[in-house]
Amino acid sequence: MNIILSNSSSLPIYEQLKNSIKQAIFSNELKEEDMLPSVRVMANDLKISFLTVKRAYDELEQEGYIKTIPGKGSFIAPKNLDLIKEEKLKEIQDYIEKIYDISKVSNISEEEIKELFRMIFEEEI
Amino acid sequence: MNIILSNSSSLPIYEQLKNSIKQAIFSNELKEEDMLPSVRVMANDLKISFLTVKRAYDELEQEGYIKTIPGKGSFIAPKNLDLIKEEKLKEIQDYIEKIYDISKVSNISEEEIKELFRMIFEEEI
DNA sequence: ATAACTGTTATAATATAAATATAACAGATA
DNA sequence: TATCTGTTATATTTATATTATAACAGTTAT
Repeated sequence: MNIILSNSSSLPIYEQLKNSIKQAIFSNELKEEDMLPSVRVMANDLKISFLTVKRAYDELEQEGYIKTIPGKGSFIAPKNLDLIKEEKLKEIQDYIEKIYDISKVSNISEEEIKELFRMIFEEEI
Repeated sequence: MNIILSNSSSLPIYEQLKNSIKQAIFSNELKEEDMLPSVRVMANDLKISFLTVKRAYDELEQEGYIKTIPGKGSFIAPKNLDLIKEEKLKEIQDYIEKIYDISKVSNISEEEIKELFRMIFEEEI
């Protein structure tokens, strides 16, 4: 699994780690039932604290991506297509929020944005 | 000038202040050469530290929106708002293109995106 | 049973960014 | 000179992220 962490990123380390793991799941590099490195091994590999890894794993579990069993380890959860769609919808939502912020500050009307939206989405055909 | 600051916002106060001032500039409420309230007056009005106001003013100056003259005050800089608006529209267009790409790959319908759009743009009340 | 793995929990410490309070300094202007 | 302006330096507070350390508990292979 290819995990790159950056201190200078605006994202906290546990978020960067979560994203790397999600990406590995989406690309099918990590498959159902695969075991993730233990919190300590992962922490050691990445030269970070195991508590930071645990936070990432905890949140991934809460989001349904992995399943942790005390004493055994953390495992990739059964593939859930809804989860993937959720993720993509969230990405889209983030972009729309950015658009919203720009439009508020720059005095750009909703109609102008809808027009752009139409342009881009209807040019297929 | 209508400035609303929220402690619970994810944006720091100085960012919220910057946005309010930019908004006032784009809506033409603040015009070229207009003087902004002094850091101390603004800070007092908003019940925040003048250092926070200074940070907002400093960054606005760096971005070219205002011009500060020590001893005199801070003034709205001459700006081609049409040009800036063009740039902002292009930014928005880029985001919409990203949304378009995601929707194509993830089989997300235009209607679902419109629903998100409505949600985000209409939650302001 | 024991060793060596797993995850969990509690506590304390450090680092950083945001925001604050206070005081002192310097330019502009009436 | 008084009173505005912005500037700078110092110290403190707060919240979040991250870390180190230690101790506890479940799992598994030998």
